[in-house]
Amino acid sequence: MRTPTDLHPPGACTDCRLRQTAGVLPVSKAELVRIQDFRHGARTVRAGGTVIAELSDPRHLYTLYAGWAFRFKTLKDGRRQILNFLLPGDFIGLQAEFADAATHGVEALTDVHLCTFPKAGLWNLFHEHPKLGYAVTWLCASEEQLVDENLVNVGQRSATERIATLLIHLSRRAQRVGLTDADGSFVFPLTQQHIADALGLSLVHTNKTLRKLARLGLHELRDGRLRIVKADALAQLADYAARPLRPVPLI
Amino acid sequence: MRTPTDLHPPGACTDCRLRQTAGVLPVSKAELVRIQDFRHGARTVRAGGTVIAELSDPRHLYTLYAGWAFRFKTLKDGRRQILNFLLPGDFIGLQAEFADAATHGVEALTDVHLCTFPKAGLWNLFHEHPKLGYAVTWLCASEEQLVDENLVNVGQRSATERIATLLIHLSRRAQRVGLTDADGSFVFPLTQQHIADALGLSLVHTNKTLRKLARLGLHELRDGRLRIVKADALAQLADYAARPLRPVPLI
DNA sequence: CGCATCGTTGACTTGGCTCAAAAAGTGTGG
DNA sequence: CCACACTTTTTGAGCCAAGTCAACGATGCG
Repeated sequence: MRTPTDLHPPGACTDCRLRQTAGVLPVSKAELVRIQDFRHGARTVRAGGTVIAELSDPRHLYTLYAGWAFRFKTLKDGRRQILNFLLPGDFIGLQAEFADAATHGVEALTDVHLCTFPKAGLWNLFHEHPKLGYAVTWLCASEEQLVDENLVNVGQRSATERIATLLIHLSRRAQRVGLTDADGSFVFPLTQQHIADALGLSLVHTNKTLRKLARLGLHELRDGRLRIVKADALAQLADYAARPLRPVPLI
Repeated sequence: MRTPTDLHPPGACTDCRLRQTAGVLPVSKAELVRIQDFRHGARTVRAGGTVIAELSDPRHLYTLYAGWAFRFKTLKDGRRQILNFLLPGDFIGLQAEFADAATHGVEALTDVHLCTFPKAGLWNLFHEHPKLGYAVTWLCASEEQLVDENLVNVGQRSATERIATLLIHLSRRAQRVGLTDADGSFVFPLTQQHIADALGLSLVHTNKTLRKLARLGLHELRDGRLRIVKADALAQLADYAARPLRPVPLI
């Protein structure tokens, strides 16, 4: 059991828990100071709460420090598409920086702790520490890759394949940021409605497909935790190419 | 009729035809020199040819100077998803810069003329001219927005809505870079197979849906040119929010 | 206990897919 | 100019994966 203090960003970036995980690129002392300087404060959003409202003009950028969230777009008639899920270390709010208003919303799946950065400071960051600007671009390109993958998933794969892909993918991302237990299980905060909205499926069909996979013993979803039981079978089902995850920069 | 020389990038970036169009942000003289310096040469790819092969490790970045192209991903069994279409001014190859290998391919729809930049020079660009690095990030974020929109389209909308959205969207993008005639028509190089692959529809259903829209008099597609006839009706069909297109940077 | 959210299941319908084949371009070489 | 091969567009017929509608359990909270 984690103590609550684990989840709040520390005052000093040098104490950042995320930076101690394996998948994060090391930064120089000077860069770390600059990041700390760019940082504005912290913010907490309750599960289900709004991090960035659709169509708003947010004043902040964020790094997700702890918890899960997702980016989404809503149509006039209420249909909602989840674009991608956000895990600790992900940078939030870049698109909005380059558009008049947020073209998508961001919502917390669990209680979420964020480091906040003033939007106006981004250009300065690029100016004074181009390397960190480069890192921001990197993060942006990575996020685009997530969306690319989700698009292939939704556009080309069957319901079964889509769900298999999503489960594997989230499991790998969770593992990367150290959210998984020894047995490979991890807290899985999505409802079936979230899965449906991310994959372009109806709620009912999502449920039936999930049950089918569970009956086949490919995964277990109990007490809000997911455990991938037969990773290889799932991967085969999904035509999932397990590319090694590269270390990423962290702002 | 354009003369062929129009289509080839000029030797000097100061003569760049694209930079004279309305939708492009102005740059300082120094920046233009820096861009020229970053530029490595030019390249032409025939219609149907490969700009970047899937899984390859491309050595170049590109700006699309003239012609149409698209980004795509292919599954093992041959299913293909078109991620987004590329029009003049679009920057190509960023994702590959931050991954081991190109996670997607880029193919020319028409004959295509590209400005080439050495991949290795990108970091220098950020370093020496942070403003241009900022512009690159901007372009990256814009492309992500394109993919976001396509994902909403594919995930949530019906076939009719998807096609209506695509037609309007491409028409607006074409207009922005000055590809449309006085009557609003423009060269439309996509086959129905391309549309199908972009929207996650079968070829047959794509054809039937297109015919339906044409019979309703919403658009005309003849001699390889598209003309949107009833833009408002199409937009309503698609729940298309016509956000004004902002000026973009050009590298 | 009552209300709300989430998961589960069955019955029925349908939008979009597959198969098949013809018609209409497009380009090439003789 | 025609013959031929190839690609692209069209159309019809039948089917199925996934959607809709409806209902019921389970769980949790004030």
